[in-house]
Amino acid sequence: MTDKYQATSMRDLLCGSVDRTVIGQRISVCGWVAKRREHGEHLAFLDLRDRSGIVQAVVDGSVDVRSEYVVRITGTVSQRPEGTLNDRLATGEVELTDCVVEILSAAEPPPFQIDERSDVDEQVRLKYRYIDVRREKMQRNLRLRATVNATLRHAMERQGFCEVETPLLWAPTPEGAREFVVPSRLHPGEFYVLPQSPQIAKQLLMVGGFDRYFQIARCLRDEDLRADRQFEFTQLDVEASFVTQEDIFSFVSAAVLDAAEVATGERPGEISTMTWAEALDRFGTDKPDLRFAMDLHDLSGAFVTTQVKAFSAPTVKALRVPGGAEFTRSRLDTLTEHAKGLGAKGLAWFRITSDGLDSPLARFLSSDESAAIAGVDDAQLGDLILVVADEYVTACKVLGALRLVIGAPPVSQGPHHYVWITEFPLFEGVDEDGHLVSAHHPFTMPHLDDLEWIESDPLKVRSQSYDLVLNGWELGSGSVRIHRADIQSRIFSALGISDEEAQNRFGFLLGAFKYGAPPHAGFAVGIDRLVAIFAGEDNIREVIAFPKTQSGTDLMSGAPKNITERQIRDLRLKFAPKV
RNA sequence: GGACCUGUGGUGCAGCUCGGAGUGCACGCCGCCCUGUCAAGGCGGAGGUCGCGGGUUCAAAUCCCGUCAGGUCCGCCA
Repeated sequence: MTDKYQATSMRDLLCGSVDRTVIGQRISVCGWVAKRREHGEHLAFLDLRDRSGIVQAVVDGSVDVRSEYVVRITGTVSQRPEGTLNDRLATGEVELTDCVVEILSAAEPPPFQIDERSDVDEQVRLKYRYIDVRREKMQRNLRLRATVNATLRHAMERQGFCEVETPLLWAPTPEGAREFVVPSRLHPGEFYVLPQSPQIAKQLLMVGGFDRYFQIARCLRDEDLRADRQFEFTQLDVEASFVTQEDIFSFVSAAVLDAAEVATGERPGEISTMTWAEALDRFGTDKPDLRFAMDLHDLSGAFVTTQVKAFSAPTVKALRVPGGAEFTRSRLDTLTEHAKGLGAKGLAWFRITSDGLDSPLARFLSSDESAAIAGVDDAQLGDLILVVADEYVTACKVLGALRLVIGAPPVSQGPHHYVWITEFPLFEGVDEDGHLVSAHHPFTMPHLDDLEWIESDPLKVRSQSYDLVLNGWELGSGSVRIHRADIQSRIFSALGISDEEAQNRFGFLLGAFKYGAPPHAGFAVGIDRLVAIFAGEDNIREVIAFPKTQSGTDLMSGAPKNITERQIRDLRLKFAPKV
């Protein structure tokens, strides 16, 4: 149990913990002046703020302190006079009287107000992040993150996992995400890279006999940033030996559900599973948001012999929008543009009215086709049916995206709905050179029932890889790894990676596997995203102390910046002219 | 690499469609008044390269072109 008062040589308790239980005591508190309310020469109220909250001090008006001055106030905790209690303040029953105010640091007025009411542009917040994080919301978010970290760590230790730190300076493995590169001073012309994840390191630890490893690990990827993606992010990285997929689900579920319970006060039920194929078919995505229904429905059967050109496609899928018949024409046009932007040839819409289907296409449909559309998902009067006819995957993905645009509640609303997505395809397609591309990474174990198709029908091969999805966000992914040399070499061969190339890229891992590789599997949970959802934030920057902008700059430090001539010389770098 | 949105005193916004004096609102800041406030109140005041550059025009915050910065998304993220 943490010391409630957090006393130090300079203070006796935190501002927010000054309450009735200490009435009558002479105490000192330290903090920032949140607000000053003057009433003439001999009365003023100071609101003193620290990370725990605010307490009111009654002081002589002659004290010259301004907003954000850092002060130490020594006063007597007193019951507030009748009629002056403030029930909006946790400390509103008491106040400090007979105060002595020591100015520890004067302060200029801050560039923006530190209260929850003012909505400040993120550009300004990021430039003065050290002021921004004084705000209650940022304090809450970053402390929530610390609590989640501690809970995850404790859950892994409880399950017998050993935390091992792995290097930040690692060897390039040109595969997957673009790596950040670090030039070597002692070996000019050669480079380290910062790890995209500790993937290979943790597999080596399995060979090394650490049969339950975890790490709260920083990962770095030099890819474009998004609301849910920064250059550097933090994962609960997990790997275990002599396990199956189900064991991994059990370990990771325990940790994530512990964190959820601590963060939300409520322990979610057991996490359900859904295959990748089902997720795509029902929700048009591999990361379904299950907070709301609106499943996709397949109408292909009703349109096999259609005369309507727009519906002559391998797949015809439909989405029912409850109450959507009142969408305006311009809203429907916007949705149509959105669908086209995602690769659809068009978007057909049908309003369910008392006079039947209302749509520009309605008069072209056969009665069977009309009936199929009107019957989608038990459609009711006032609903809207959206239809996309295309290749299967396109039809699913386009309607899946529209489903989110139309139906998804804000991040901060609705229940937390976790789901494991299983049986991803092993290969996600073919690159320009005609080589297969791994969906996860080349060490992912194929589904044992599908081994026979690796050569004959590789795109049909399912893998033993899996994602954890929360409210439409991919929280993390993992897989059972290949520990058998014969299977690994068939996979490399399917990927068009020669023995020589495999040795060159992953030689030290493959070499290690010769010396006794246990069957193993792992997972990594994105902590930034997890905490963001717990905090009700739709942007991970809100749970990161010092995040970068979308263009990868740090508005506070000015990074990235030039280095000195001396540094350039030491590293023996030279620069190509700008193109 | 691409699409879209935003940029106006310290902060947040309005003004921009239909060009006419840096016009307005709220907060903050500074000064004065005020002995129970807590989004304190009253009076007064300071504070501007309308992101930047170019163009159109008698005249540009406003229209056009370019550019920079921030954001959302597509591509990218094994």
